[in-house]
Amino acid sequence: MVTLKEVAEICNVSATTVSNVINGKAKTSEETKNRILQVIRETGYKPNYMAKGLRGKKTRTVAIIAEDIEQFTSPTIIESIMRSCEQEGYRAIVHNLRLYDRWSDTWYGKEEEYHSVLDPVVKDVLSEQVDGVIYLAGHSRIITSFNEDFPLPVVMCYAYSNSSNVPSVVIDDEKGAYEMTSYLIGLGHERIGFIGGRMENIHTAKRLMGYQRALFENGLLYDPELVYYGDWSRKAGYLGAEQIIPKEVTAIFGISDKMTGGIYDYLEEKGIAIGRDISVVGFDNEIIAEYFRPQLTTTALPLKDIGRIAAELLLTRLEGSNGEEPAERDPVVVKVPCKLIKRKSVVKK
Amino acid sequence: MVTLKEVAEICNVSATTVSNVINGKAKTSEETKNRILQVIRETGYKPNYMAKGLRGKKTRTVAIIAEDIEQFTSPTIIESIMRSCEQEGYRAIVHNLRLYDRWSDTWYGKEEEYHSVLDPVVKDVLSEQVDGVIYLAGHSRIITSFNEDFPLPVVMCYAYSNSSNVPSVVIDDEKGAYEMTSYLIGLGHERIGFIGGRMENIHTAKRLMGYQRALFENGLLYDPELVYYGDWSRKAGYLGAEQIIPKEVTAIFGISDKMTGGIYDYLEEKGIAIGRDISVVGFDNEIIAEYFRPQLTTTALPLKDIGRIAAELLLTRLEGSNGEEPAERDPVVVKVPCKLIKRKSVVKK
DNA sequence: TTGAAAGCGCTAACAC
DNA sequence: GTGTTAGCGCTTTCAA
Repeated sequence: MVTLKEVAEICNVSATTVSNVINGKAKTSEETKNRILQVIRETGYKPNYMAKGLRGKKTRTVAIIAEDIEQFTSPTIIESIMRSCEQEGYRAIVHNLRLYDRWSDTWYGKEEEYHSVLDPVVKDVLSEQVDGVIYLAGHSRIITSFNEDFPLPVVMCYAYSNSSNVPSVVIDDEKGAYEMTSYLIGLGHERIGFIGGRMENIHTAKRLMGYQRALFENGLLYDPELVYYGDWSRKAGYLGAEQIIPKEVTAIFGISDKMTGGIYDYLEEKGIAIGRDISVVGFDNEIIAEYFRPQLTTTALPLKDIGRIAAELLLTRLEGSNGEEPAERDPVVVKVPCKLIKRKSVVKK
Repeated sequence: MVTLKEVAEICNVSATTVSNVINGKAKTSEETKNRILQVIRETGYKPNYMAKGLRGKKTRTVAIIAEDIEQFTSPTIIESIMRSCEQEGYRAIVHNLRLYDRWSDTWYGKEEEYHSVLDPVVKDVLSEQVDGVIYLAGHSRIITSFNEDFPLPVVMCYAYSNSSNVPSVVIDDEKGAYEMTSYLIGLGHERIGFIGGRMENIHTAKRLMGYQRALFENGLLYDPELVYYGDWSRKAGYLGAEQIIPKEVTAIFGISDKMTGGIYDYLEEKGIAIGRDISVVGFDNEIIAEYFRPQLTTTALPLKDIGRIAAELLLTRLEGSNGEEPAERDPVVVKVPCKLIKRKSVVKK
């Protein structure tokens, strides 16, 4: 690889001048500028990233720390972040914690194990001289890993931060569930089953709130008998349906498409026709939803938007505070709305 | 961040000594060594990645250049590469070309557009001082982007390289299709439809070869009437089924699960019961396959293996050739076997 | 408008 | 064993 110095020699100018031309710093005569640009093009010169990062402060690089790149929400968000970064002339580099690969679901609450993985990565990130960090959670919860004096701007993606200067970008679970439930109610349904994840899970809690609010606003009584807490698995959907169907519901709301697959399993087994005898809706709009029979009415996650907004939030901070201490501000939570996708699994009652 | 120099000062030794201790280079007295290690622990010192890369030759970093991180095969392969790298003390950083995001499928053959994206990334990679590169294709084809004198070791993943020193790690399409077809034949099927992607597509060509070989080895005549070339879409599966069903097949082999979804659509429309009146099989073992009704018999892609093998291939080269020119060798193609997943969409004839 | 010199954090060669 | 020196490729004063 040709270096700046070499370019300078070829042009019979100093390294400084070449540097100036590249970065548009000092004024340079049109003539030398053109000559230098010309040589740069000819030689295919590319500034050495390492050297640049070593000396200067800004690398125009942001680090994405993803908890699980294999989680279905991650690739789309990452790609969206990268696209936004590219537009602003930043690059994004991805670190993957592989939490699930290491411990399946068993690491929850095990702070020690979690930190044994996160801390080295954070150190890496710091030593890479990135300008900022986007932390991409695999599922929603409160993440306390970045406290007030973390030396870099951080944006939390798909989870909530507890820190006043780490904004969070999350899906609007409550509203998503509210809209879905309202849709069902608008179609005449009054007894609507709800199959959630674990009770303490944030997605579950918020979506249940939305469900309740829709009920309430329509003068419908909330019946705890109609809600089932599962573990997000297909099996849980089956079990939930088994428990709820006898309660004479006319619709069931499974808060993940995968669980809803289990609801389908049960209903099919019992010969109850979805989209005719009963209405079933999901959440996530995973690819599988389109392949259900009948195709599943569900709620699409705004993954692209989340990535874009997170990137914008971070880049704004980076551009704004040129090295200065970021202004202390209130915690920011951006709730990104979901989108109801109407397909064939719902009937008017 | 505390620097090596600072650690040295605290310990009253030279920077060199600290460097030696960290890298286990020269001999150091137990005493100073322990003292230094102690201070490193206390201060949380972490070598600056940039400085290291700038001076030394090896960064213990490999770059993954992915064509499309959103492609369903990519995340698993990437995660697998990362896991293997981690085991050997390497880190992997991901670059995403976002080919599909930019141009959908329209960039094929448009070398110019492709290079307008690839070339800057390659330059980036070079300037990052990585030790090697894994190129992860979105789908199989021959990739000519890395010629003999590319300055870094490269491994091609999920596609074929044309260069004698760039090994390729690909799925064994031919064998996968052969085994599936043999399975069907073993169950008594003799007229088996085949729904492929575009004729010139490598996956299609190889899988068709496997299909033919199975037919041939069982003394069955290959009937071109039973094969349909589509475009990988669900719709193509539908169209293919529409064309092939009248030819009195007893089984249909769709070479992607998504296309097979279209086969299901058609069959359902016609009231033909899959897994009873007819057998249907897919390829890919995407998540959707489990949610088909009946659940789809298909062929699982060895994505984890591909990632692992690619990483091993690259790391072996890196460890072997310490900077020396890699030995010129014959092109290596590693074909990784797929796995037949038996579910409910097939019946004995 | 341009250049010389210093230095970012680290490692390598060579002395002591 | 340990320290000195030089330098990786670049940016940044500051002087010319």
